[in-house]
Amino acid sequence: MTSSPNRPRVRFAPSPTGYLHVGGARTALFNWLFARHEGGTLLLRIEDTDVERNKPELVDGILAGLRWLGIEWDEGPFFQSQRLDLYRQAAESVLASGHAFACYCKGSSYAGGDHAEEAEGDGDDEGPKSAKAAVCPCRDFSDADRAAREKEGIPRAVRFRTPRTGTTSFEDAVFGVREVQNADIEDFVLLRSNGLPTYQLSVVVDDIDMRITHIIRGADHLSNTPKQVLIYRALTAAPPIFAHVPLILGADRTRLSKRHGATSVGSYADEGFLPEAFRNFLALLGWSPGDDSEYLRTHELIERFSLSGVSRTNAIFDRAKLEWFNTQYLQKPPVEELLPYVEAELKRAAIWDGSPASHDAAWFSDAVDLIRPRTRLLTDFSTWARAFFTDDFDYEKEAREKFWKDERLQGMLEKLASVLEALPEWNHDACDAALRSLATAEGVKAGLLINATRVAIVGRAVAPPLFETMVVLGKDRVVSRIRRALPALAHP
RNA sequence: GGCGCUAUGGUGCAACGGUUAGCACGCGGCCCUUUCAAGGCCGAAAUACGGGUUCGAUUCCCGUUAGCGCUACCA
Repeated sequence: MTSSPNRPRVRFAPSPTGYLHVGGARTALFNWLFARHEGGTLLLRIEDTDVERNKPELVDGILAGLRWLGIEWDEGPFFQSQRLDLYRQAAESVLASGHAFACYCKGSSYAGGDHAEEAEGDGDDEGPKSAKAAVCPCRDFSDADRAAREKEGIPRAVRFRTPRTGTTSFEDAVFGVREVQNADIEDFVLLRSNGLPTYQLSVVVDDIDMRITHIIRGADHLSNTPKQVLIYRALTAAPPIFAHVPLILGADRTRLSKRHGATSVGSYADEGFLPEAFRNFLALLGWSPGDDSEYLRTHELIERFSLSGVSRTNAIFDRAKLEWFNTQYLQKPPVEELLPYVEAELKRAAIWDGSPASHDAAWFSDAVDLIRPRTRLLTDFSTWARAFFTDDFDYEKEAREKFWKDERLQGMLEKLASVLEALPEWNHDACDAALRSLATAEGVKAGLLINATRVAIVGRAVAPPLFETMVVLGKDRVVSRIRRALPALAHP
């Protein structure tokens, strides 16, 4: 838990105004990969200073999303709502040093006024259509001006006294050195008139207090970073290294939102995506290892992650590619890694009662291994592959129409059941030989029987190869299922 | 409106002054075949536009355009 002095300390700082969305998840992932790669520390901080939009109950969902993703934090979660004194003290300190001033403008928090318009409406020496950022008129108030307003009981906010001249610069690990004109930065609020800090203040105070060394966050914060650098200076603290990562957009190139369908991490968990597949996909959205590698298991992601590989262009979330990654993780890793996920899925679908005794471990592994080459989502195990785990399944309409057309099938499958039942050995080749010789005797192609039988024993047209399926299902089940299908065969 | 960032096939990334502009997803075709996948092979598909700089620009500079971000007493 305690990190050595020069180990990086990073943080993921979501705001509980919504669920954990893919953009936030990607930011969290980059922070986590960076921390693990560098042997550093990841902290979790909940930025809940907006009392109106903040929904405490959402915090659990965010934590659950991170856990599902396999992102573990080393410290926290810390809640900004429990550290308000710290921010007030900082605001007073900045006020005392002259880097901030008391503002008595009408704030939207209690009146709906617009500060910027008010400042412009004065039409002062700045020129008619000034391109410069708004300068608050309160910044030049005399002691008497302030005293008068205090006496009137006008709520006081604290604004930063942004320099009118000069520039502010900082270094960004992905965007390089940034420099902005101070004249383009408005006199932004540090402490609201209700005593709560704004994001700009609390984020800086906390990052200083928590000794954060690298701030890895969405590029939507790039434009506000100069303000934060100004606060660091006012607080006589050295700014950390910034690393802004490009945003993730929807297919229409606008910011990802509910309109784009599933955007919460939880919905992907529910749909049957594997966390590692999701991580692999997300990691490659805005980051590249530098070569053509695509399938990168998590330990490889950690080994290869570097801020220098982060791109500067916004990326579009491509669900098709996510699905491809999921198939990779469903099919490539050792089957043992998949078993817990399949068990959870079967349990969720009420196909498996969860008792260890209800299915033999070796058999279960074989079944999963046979099914997985055809899966795209974890839920496939409880949908089309259902018949592997329960006798309670039905015959898919399309399958019946496609493979049960021939009216001779009923008689042939009746014979097949008997032949199979009489088999002394139950294995792939024996089943294969039995079925093929029956086909020959009946004068039909083996495919006719194979396809019809597949539908009879698993209810689906799309399923694993027949003889492997027979072996996994076992003789008793295969024979009884064929016989059970006989009546239905007459009425495809 | 102002300020800023970005710009390689439909999508995600490579190429960080010199390549027939590479890989992956997706798409089309072929092979394999016991349905369907997987897999293998092949194919279509890109440097936004205009100026520079340079022997040489995807790459460096400027402009245009477009997209995105910020411009809140949201984060």
